[in-house]
Amino acid sequence: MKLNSRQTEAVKYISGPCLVLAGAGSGKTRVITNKIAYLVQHCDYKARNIAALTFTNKAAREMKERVGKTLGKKEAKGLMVSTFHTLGLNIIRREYKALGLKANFSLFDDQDQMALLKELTEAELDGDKDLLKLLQSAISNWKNEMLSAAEAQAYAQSERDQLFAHCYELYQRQMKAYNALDFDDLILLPVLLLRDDQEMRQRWQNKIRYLLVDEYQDTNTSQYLFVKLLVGERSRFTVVGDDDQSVYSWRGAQPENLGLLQKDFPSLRVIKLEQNYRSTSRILRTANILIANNPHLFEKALFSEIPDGEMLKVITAKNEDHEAEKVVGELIAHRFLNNTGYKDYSILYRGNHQSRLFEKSLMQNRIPYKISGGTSFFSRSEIKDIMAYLRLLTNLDDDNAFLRIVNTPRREIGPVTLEKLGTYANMRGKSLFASSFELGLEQHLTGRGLENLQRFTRWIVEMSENIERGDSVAALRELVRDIHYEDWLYESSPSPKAAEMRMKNVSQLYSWVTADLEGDNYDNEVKTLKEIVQRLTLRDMMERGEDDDEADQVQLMTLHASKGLEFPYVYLVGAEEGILPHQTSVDEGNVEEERRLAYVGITRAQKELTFTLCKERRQYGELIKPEPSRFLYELPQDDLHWDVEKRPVTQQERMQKGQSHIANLRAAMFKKN
DNA sequence: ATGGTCTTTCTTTTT
DNA sequence: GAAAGACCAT
Repeated sequence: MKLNSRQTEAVKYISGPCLVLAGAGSGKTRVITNKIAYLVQHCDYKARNIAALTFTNKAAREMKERVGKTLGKKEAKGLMVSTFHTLGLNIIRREYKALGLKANFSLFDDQDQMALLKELTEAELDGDKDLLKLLQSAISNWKNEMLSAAEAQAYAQSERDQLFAHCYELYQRQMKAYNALDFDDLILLPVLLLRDDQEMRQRWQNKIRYLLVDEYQDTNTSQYLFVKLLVGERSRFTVVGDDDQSVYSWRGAQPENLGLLQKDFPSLRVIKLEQNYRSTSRILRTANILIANNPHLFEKALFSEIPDGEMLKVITAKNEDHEAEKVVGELIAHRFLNNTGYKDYSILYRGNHQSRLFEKSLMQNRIPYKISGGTSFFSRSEIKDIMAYLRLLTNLDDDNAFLRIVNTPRREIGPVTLEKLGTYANMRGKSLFASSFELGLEQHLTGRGLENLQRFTRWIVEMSENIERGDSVAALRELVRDIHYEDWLYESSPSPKAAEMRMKNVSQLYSWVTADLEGDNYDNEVKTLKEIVQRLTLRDMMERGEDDDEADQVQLMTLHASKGLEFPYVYLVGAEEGILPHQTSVDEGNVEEERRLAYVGITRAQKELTFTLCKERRQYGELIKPEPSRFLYELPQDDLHWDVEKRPVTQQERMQKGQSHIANLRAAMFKKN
């Protein structure tokens, strides 16, 4: 397919900063990949001087693949397509000395972070889960706003902020002692480095001569700074985004960054992609009318040349079981009549918990399905265990990893022993591992405890020496054998079947790691265990084409997870007040983001779109009678076919709906102040 | 240390 | 009302 004139303009404009406002389905990925190819083939850029940033590893992988197809292996060599965090990690790995880090730092994911915070703030927060969550996000927000612990303390207004800022400081100190970094550090540290060190800035600006950013509306403050520092005065960059698809503000994303760009780069060229190649005109018209209820930074008018096609449908169900049955029944009939594949259908919902009934119904009807999201591979306990072993072996000071596996499988090292070791380590200001060798420890810890502990740490030393010495693959094989992990799984799992599953996961992880150690991976690079562990913590598992995207399965996912995807037939379920818009968003007066979420859902559909809702729903144990989502009333009713007479017939009724909407907003505002 | 019962929670989530 | 997590008793 040829690029249209707007897309061509976006690809060929390379002499200055460029913002591409890419509506849903307007071919933004095509623009990015074509632009990279254009830079290399027609503008004398070397691939190794071009970087493209995304938010997810999946997006990065896909983009890499697509560029690879147009460019060929040789021309694409050295091209940097990665997430913000991976680029940050790479910079840190190269400049760790300037940052005052040791080479073998650990990466903490948010669970590690939470575990550490919990332990650190026993005195302050007394294990209060809500407060801990708040603290975690407060620290994350501070880091994203580039504030150090000292600055946070200085700015802290409330007593709680004071306390949190104090915990932030404790946390930073402990992370330093562990020689560990969290995800936010992966952006924060490079930004500080580039900001304060001119030579460093020049070096990286010289390396990255053209920068492209996908999903720009999802950037937060530090990520935007990162972009600004990387492009520098030269300002050779293209960012692609759509403010109507900003659904991550609760995670610190600042869609205002789209507007800021114009202020910071007055010569910014703004190019709008308004032709949609995905959906029927009817679906698109519906989406446009819905989103017109939101304020806009940039006006755009999406259009499609695909004919109207089927009406949009609204199906009303008695209750949520009925809803699932209706959707699945409908799906079966539709597939039969249209001779389509299961993978052409997707069921989208607001919250993960909604998936259960659909899953059940699909299973009963023997329909293959795939749920994205839920518990990820890396939060499975067996994977976390093995990862902890690997992390400890690459950074002996990583106390979190140490604690996770010191008694897994059982080594008869119980809480009492660890408690004593912990206090001693604290006293000496050393890591748990290091302390276990100190002579002074024997005054606190004797007999079996000490013996078991030292047997373990000596074994760790031996293992890490084996790895240092070279044959990591053999060393790893030895590790899994030594700890009898398989036996432990069979012992600790509820059923042999579960144990088998878990062992399969371990083998999967193991084969990824060994493939990378031997350079038998997608980029044919031999990696060190340290690098591999860091990348795995970032969830960047280098899957090689074994994606089961091809499998013929109905796709189930949250609206958030559906962003960027498309399906011929979409069921948007739970279109009710309280669910979409979610009640908490209504209470907070943040219906706009919910509307964008509905917009994202609608614009996933290529051919047909069906909303479903329930008259009754069980929620928190009690029966409620939800109203149809206000968004349904905002849609053009002429394009909508309700299965029951639920639509507001008169203009008056419509007004009433709108009014109550405004009244709700007002009530929420009132509540807030 | 393990297993059972009681209590709590019930939006979205990547890195 | 169900599932996960905390807590207590063994």
